Amino acid sequence: MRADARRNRELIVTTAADLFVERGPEVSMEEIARAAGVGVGTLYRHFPDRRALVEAISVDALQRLLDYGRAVSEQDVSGWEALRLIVRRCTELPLALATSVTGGSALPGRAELPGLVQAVNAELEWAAARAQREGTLRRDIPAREVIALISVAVCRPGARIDDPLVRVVFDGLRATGA
Amino acid sequence: MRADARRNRELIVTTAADLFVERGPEVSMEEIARAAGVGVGTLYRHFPDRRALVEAISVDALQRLLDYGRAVSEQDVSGWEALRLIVRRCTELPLALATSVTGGSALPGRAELPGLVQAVNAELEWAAARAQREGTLRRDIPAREVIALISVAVCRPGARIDDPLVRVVFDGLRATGA
Amino acid sequence: MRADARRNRELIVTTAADLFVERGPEVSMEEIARAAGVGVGTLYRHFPDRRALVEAISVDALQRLLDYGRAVSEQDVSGWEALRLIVRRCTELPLALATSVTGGSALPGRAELPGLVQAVNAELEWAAARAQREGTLRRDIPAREVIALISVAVCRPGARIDDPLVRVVFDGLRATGA
Amino acid sequence: MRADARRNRELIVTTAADLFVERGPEVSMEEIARAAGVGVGTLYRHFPDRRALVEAISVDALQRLLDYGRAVSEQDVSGWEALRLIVRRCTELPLALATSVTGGSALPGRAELPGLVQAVNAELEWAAARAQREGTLRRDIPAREVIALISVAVCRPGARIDDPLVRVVFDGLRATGA
DNA sequence: CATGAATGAGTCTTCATTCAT
DNA sequence: CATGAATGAAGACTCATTCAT
Repeated sequence: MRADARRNRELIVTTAADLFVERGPEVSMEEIARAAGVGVGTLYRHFPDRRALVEAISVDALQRLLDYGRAVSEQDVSGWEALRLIVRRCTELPLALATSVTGGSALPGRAELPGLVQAVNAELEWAAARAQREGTLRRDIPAREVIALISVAVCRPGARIDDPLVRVVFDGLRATGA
Repeated sequence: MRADARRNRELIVTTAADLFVERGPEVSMEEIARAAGVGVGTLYRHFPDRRALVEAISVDALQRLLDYGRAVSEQDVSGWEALRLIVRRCTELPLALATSVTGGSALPGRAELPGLVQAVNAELEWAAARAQREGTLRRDIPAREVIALISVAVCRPGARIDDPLVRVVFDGLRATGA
Repeated sequence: MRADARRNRELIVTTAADLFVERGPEVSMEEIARAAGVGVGTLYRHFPDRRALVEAISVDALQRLLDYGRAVSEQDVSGWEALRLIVRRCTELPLALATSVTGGSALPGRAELPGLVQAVNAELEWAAARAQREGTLRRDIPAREVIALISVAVCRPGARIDDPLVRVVFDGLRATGA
Repeated sequence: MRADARRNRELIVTTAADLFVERGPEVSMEEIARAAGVGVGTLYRHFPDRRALVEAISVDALQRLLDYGRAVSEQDVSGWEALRLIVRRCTELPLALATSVTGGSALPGRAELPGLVQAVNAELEWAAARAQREGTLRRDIPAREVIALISVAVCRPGARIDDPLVRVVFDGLRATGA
């Protein structure tokens, strides 16, 4: 893929993500193209249809999250702190969108999405398991459920790391002895 | 209002609420009408446009919730229990929808909505305040914030009273001494 | 026909005529009914469909014009003056409407309209012919054409007897010697 | 603007004008598109809504009239003859439509219409003033009113240069000495 | 017999997608 | 290869007309 084509692709994905966040899920393809400074034709050259674009946004966001998560894991931070860091990053990415897409059925032949979701979850579960071993995270909820829970709390449009909801969720997850 | 008209109106509101919950916010008016067994014209006679219909659904749900909340308050239950009961009822009503509407600007001249939201909130705050006095609910979060928090947790599409999220929220709200 | 029914009918016809003049030809049947203070059902009881109503307005207006024209003819006024009087009356009646209807095809089985148009024309032609004999109206245009001309000048929406157009038409029709 | 787009635009404007003249102001957009041999989408790409289309027709007609009027003025014809020529051209253009539009309020930001009307009127007034100086047009009516008058006579649906109405108007405007 | 609720065909308009330039 | 014009299916909404109350 040529350098300019790659740049266009990037540009479209990030522009579209921003537009979806700012103006809801009904932005038109035309508008996305205009905001990205390209013609619709170009948009469709990169993404055969709307779903492909939305999926690309998700893949992009999940990829960034995964990169970040792995970087964090290589750092020397506690499991609990890792969870918090990753969750903060979640709120900075268009993951509400990603989630709504994940909820739907993935396009056949485009299997990146489930794999990425899997990988991100693995990263989070590992952090959660560590935190449980460290005694900071409740042990009566399986790590898998902890993650599901955090996902719900964080993958809402407009979620922020210091939302009352997110704060209380972390309080609720804190091991009672801690 | 004639008896058959009232019946149709009810029918439309409940059918539409169900459809919105099942199939998302983009169901077409035509489809709603068909599901309710009436013509589009009838739909539009009762609700001048889509927004009016959605608003009516919210008003209806909030009204039911308020009725229930007041009935609960007259019962001899603890504040904590009242909270749980009201919250359970929330999950049975299309309040995710209601909330998304409340977020938008109310239609001019149709001031029921803010009033209802107010009234429901008052009911919930009263239960929360009682629970704080009873020593079962954390006192370091103002009752008002507790409600905001619960609203966020409960007014998601598909929320259930025994969701992990809702369970953890309640755990997080429990007074540490309790 | 009962007295109240006749009164309703009258009411509807005049109300509708006013509305058509004020707000153009697209007023809805519902609105006409509301303005007349009756239900749509009543409106439809009197007029099987929209065309019938519009036709009734025309018949009504032409009938009034004919009555007036005959009254004028029985008076002792000159042909020229008669023309002016009748024309003034035209501008007070919703004849622009009437004309647009006449232009269309009359409803089968409702032959009043052509007859009335005929009768009114006859009255006008007679006045014109008298004016020609009196030497006040140009003789080089057949009376029939004079009438056609006046009709065009007068049966416009918003026509008034002292419009520049109408004034010049009368000037142009004046016998040069007069 | 691409060549094919311009061609389509032209095609739509003229087709629509014809249809409006032939079948009245209620022709559907669908029908206009079909008659022009394009899809509705194309129609709407060129004209964001019905009003814009009607306005474009008017602008188009007035522009042609203005071009013609200026060409006539550069010819060596008398004021009276210029008036007649311009008026004949009026009857060949969909100016009845144009006029009905002019009557309504112009779209904000689309100020061509008032300007064009102004320009055409200026052209006509200049011809009228010349005719008055030449002694062929009555001097007791201000040129401006003469134009208003001619406009009324000519901007009717179906007006023709040799209508009795138009003929008599010109007769009525002729200076009595001429 | 009046009323106004119900009906549904028809209108305007939008937008994902295709295709000529 | 980018562009943006063309397409038409689909949705929101209106209104003449019918029919239950």
